[in-house]
Amino acid sequence: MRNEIRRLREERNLSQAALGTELGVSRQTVNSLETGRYDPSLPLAFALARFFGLTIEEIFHADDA
Amino acid sequence: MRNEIRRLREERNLSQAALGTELGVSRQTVNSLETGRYDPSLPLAFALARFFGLTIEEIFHADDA
DNA sequence: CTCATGTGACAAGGGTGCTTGACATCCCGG
DNA sequence: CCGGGATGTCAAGCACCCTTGTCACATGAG
Repeated sequence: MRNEIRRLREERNLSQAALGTELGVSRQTVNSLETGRYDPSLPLAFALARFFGLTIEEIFHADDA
Repeated sequence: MRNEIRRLREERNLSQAALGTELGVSRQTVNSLETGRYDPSLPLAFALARFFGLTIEEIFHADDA
């Protein structure tokens, strides 16, 4: 699962910590999502989509499957 | 997170076990999603959307947040 | 009745998502 | 030089996702 979180965050001039605050998660969680350590839960994916005003499909892309 | 999995599955006349096979998960996982025991991971949500030919947003609905 | 199918639920275990706390590096401002 | 914001990463801990295996119950076919 690739994602566009870093690009979308930087477009809005937010730090990882600031985005975490907006989403209600820690800065380490934002960093982990951006660096591909793991995928977000479905509720967090919805929170990201709502925050950026996009669909989940516009933010996340299945690598293969 | 409410979801439309049961309705979509029954429209296609599939058992929980058969849907599980299609998605690559166990029948207990399908049952747990339908009965609201927990939300799927993001990859499984994508698998469901792809299988049903819908977007994640059409299958899952945030209760509130 | 007997058997298969479909569903609901539980337990234990492994892997993942998310937390706080900490340490290191880099870059920029003073 | 020194301090602070921003990022990357690790460790420990808790909760959740998903597994296999199991038990129970309902229904319909033979």
